[in-house]
Amino acid sequence: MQSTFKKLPPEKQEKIISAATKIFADKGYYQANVAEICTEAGISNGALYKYFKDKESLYISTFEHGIIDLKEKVFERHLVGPGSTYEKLYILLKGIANYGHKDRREIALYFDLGSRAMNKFAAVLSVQIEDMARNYYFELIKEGKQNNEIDKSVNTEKAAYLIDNNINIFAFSLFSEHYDKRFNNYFGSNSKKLSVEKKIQITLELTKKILS
Amino acid sequence: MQSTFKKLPPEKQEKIISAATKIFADKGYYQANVAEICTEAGISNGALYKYFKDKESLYISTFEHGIIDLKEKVFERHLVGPGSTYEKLYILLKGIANYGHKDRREIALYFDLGSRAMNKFAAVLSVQIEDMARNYYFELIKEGKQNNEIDKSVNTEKAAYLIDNNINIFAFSLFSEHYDKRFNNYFGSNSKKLSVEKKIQITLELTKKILS
Amino acid sequence: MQSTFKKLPPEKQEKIISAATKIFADKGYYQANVAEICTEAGISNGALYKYFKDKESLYISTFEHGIIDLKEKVFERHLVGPGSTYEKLYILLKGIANYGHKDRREIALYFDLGSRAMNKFAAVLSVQIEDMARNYYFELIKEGKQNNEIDKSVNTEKAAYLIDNNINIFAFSLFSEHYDKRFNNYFGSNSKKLSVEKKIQITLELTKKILS
Amino acid sequence: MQSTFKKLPPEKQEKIISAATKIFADKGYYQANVAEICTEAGISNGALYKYFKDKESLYISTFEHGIIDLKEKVFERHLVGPGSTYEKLYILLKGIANYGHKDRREIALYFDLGSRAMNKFAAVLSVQIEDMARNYYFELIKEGKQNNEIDKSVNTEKAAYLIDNNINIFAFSLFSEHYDKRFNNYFGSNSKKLSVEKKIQITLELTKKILS
DNA sequence: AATGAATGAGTTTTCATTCAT
DNA sequence: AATGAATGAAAACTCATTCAT
Repeated sequence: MQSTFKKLPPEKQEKIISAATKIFADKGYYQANVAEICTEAGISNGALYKYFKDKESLYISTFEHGIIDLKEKVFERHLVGPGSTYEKLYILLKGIANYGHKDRREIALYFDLGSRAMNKFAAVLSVQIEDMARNYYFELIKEGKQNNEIDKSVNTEKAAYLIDNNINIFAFSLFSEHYDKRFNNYFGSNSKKLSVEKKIQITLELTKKILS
Repeated sequence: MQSTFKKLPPEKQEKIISAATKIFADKGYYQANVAEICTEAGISNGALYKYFKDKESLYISTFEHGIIDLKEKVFERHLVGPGSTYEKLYILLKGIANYGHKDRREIALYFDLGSRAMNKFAAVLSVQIEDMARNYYFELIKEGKQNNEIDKSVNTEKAAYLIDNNINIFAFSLFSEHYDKRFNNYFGSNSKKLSVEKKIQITLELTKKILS
Repeated sequence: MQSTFKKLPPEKQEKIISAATKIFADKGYYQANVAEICTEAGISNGALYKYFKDKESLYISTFEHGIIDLKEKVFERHLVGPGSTYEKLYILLKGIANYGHKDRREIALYFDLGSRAMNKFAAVLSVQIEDMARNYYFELIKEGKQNNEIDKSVNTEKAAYLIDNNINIFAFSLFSEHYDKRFNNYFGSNSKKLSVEKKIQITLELTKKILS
Repeated sequence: MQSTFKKLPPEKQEKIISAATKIFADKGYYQANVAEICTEAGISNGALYKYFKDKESLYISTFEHGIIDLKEKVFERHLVGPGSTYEKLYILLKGIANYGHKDRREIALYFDLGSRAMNKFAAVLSVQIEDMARNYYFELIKEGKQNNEIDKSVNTEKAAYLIDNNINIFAFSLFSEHYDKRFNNYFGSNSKKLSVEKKIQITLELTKKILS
């Protein structure tokens, strides 16, 4: 099935996946309407079912595309090269915030994977995304230790996990009312919402605390 | 509308909310079937619409009930009284794990609130649940400082936030395939899944790290 | 599921089954349109799915109703009581011809069961209808032998089978262009179609031949 | 339209008709999928619509090809030449059973023509197939009378019709669950299905009975 | 001549909500 | 107050046919 899809001109593929990302992220898997995705992508209903076996298969492809995208545009871009651990983390957080200017939809997609209703997708998708993130944080911490920026006594697994939690929840706050309110509840004032830049600063400080 | 509901015998109220919690948590808000909730609750379809204006209103009441329940059965039960900070945290984690061992459904409900598709509910529900948790952690840290268990230089907001993230994600791992896999990906081995007790131990150690 | 259906007023049940019989017989199972059946029956789409689990289940109920109907209105009515074997057979053929004045639709339903595409229904439905017919013919032949109308040397199974084939194909010719043409091809003239009464006469003669 | 088809190399024609026969026979006309036929035939969707105006036209050609095939491979092969009436009938029945042992698909095609949903095709197709069969049986009976194997008092039309019914229903039992069950219901035991050879023997005996 | 991607109307089934009893 | 039958819009998916290449 996907073979037909892969034969399409890249811009068309991109348009379809982008439409699917938008609708799935905004409405959630079950509420997302296949016909709406088609309209958004500018293709007919029938065409979509030539490219993908069914809604599930479209969702999985969309999600996997999101992982690759996130990896290429956010993680890989900032991992390699010089710069201190915290500079890199700052760039990562900026990357997350800017990435998916179309409302950080890949992250919304990622968040939904955690829900009980999506357990059936977790088997296929969880490992892919988690491996990528974990490897990145391990590498970062290893480098930091080599450069004497991070104390060698720090336990890599624990630190990586805490940082990942922390960054995830920062990312969630970019699209989720709930996580945004929660962030404000801890660090903001009622009257004024925290800016993204401020959230990044706080997240960075929290990460420093974890790594200290 | 809810006035009619509140006039019902408490056991009947309980039965309805319990049925709604089960179905909403298992399937998610949109996939949850009102008729199924009625059957589970042993009432007629028509009756439900006498008690609640619509599905949204039922959901909000169910969620709010979950918050109160969580507060009474988990937080308040372990906050008051003697015991060291870590003893209390251990009891709290045990409480979360055992609470609703009928599948930790209130937590699944809470998780789903974070999804973009649920943004419209966040306005009403987020604050309620977050205030409760934050207050609890503030109190715990304050006490810890008084008892000299926690260093006075620790920033209360940051520590509370990190602990909350950490405990939330532990809680998610109790019902979500994705968060369970993620936990195992960091701390487990491929062959054997981490037991709940082991997860509690790890979470406690992570919390200690945060508070040090 | 059917329990809801059985609770309906008998006239309404009748109307639904009658509508289903009509559409299934006219179009065949796969071409039959559930929405059209609903319109014909004067009920909503949703209602039908309260009464029957799905299209298959509606079909099976419709078919089984047809068997009972055929049994009561055609077979049982003419089996009991006095009369010679051929008088009874004549009445049976008349019964088949008149029965289902609404175009002998139950018979069309029965015919379709023979098609390869309907093999999956045969397991449930074949035995029911065949047992009824076979028992009837066995009884008829037994009586005929007792009354010395049929020679005792006649093999009951073979005779019953041939009669059944013969009567089936007469019945098919009442609704099927193909079997009507075939009948005319053997016994009619090109210019004028055989009347039903003439077909009955021929079928009766053929049966006599079989039983001689 | 068919002119284009007739210009194709015979093997390609054969492959297309063979694919269509398979799919039409297995699924029935309405359930048969044009795209599936194309895949099976190894041609493109577009090509098929160059050769045939539409699905109906393809069906008619397929059916007509089936008639010719049946005539050549089954009827004509066994009609001419020496041999007693019953030897010829035995060979005919063996021929039907072996013919298209790739599932006796032409016969399934022929059966479906009897359904009410196919009435619109009967006008074109019925006569063709019925004439062939009737002529064959007439010839056989005539020869039999000449050879004094069949009593001259036997009515040719009636006997031919009964034999045709009988042989048709034997043929149906080769692919139809329903007619197979029916056959077993009369002549078999519950535990063991009748073999094809046994069915042939019974059909032959029934034919003898008809001709006696 | 041949391809095979694209179309879009049509089909079965679900489900929140209403309302007569 | 309570019931539960009824509604009908909506949603996923199919498929004969067309047409640009």
